[in-house]
Amino acid sequence: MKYKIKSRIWIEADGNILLGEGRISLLKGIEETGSLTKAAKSLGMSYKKAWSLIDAVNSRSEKPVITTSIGGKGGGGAQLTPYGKSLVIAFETINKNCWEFLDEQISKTKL
Amino acid sequence: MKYKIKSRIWIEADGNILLGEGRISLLKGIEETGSLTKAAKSLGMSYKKAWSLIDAVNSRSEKPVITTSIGGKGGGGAQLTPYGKSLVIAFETINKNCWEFLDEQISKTKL
DNA sequence: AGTCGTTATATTTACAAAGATATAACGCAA
DNA sequence: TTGCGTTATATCTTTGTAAATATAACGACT
Repeated sequence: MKYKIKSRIWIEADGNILLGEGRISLLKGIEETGSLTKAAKSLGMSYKKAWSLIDAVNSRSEKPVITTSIGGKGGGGAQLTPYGKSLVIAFETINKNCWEFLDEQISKTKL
Repeated sequence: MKYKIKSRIWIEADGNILLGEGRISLLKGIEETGSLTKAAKSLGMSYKKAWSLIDAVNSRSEKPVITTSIGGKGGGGAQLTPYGKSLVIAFETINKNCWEFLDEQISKTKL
């Protein structure tokens, strides 16, 4: 049987998207580079889109996920908070578990 | 904790989407109405889009999912094959199981 | 004071996805 | 043979989203 099952998960707060796969990638890029500009570039994403994504994340989460600073040495930067790191880990864990669950489900289904 | 987790699943064949939530809704509409036109209308979808969706489904599935006829009494129609019905049931079962699984996963995660 | 690289924001442009419209073909029934 | 409601298909238009462009503000450091 050549069918494959795929999925996308996301977390909502008050009906608005808080985190999805794209935002998680962005958060990880920020963690690695310390810069929103660099993270966006590494993902082939425009700065504007990256900024609007992290703005949405910060405004909808219970606690700050990313902190930013303008000016100063290096021009400024962006950092992932400990809360943000825990969100990334939780999301990726659940996502991986979901994939495994679905593979198991499709394998026990005869089509 | 006010976060909710959501998901969408789909089935691929050779890297192309075979079935997703929208296509499943369309198949169910065809099963109920016996007509592609009526099914599309009931979903607020254009006939063209509905046709291209079922064309993709039929061309990618291992066995026919929908049969159509032109002309004749009532002008023609579309019917879901037994294989198509089994696909709908399998998809909806797995989808429901996935939702339950994810709710369980998020509930045991402390954010 | 001036430079630098960044965050923050508005405005314009481009493009792809969706929708609207038109038309042909089909086969049963009156 | 004409009408009807459907499937099937092409073409044009619209629209919503993504991308590109431009500009301002900021603060450390030289």
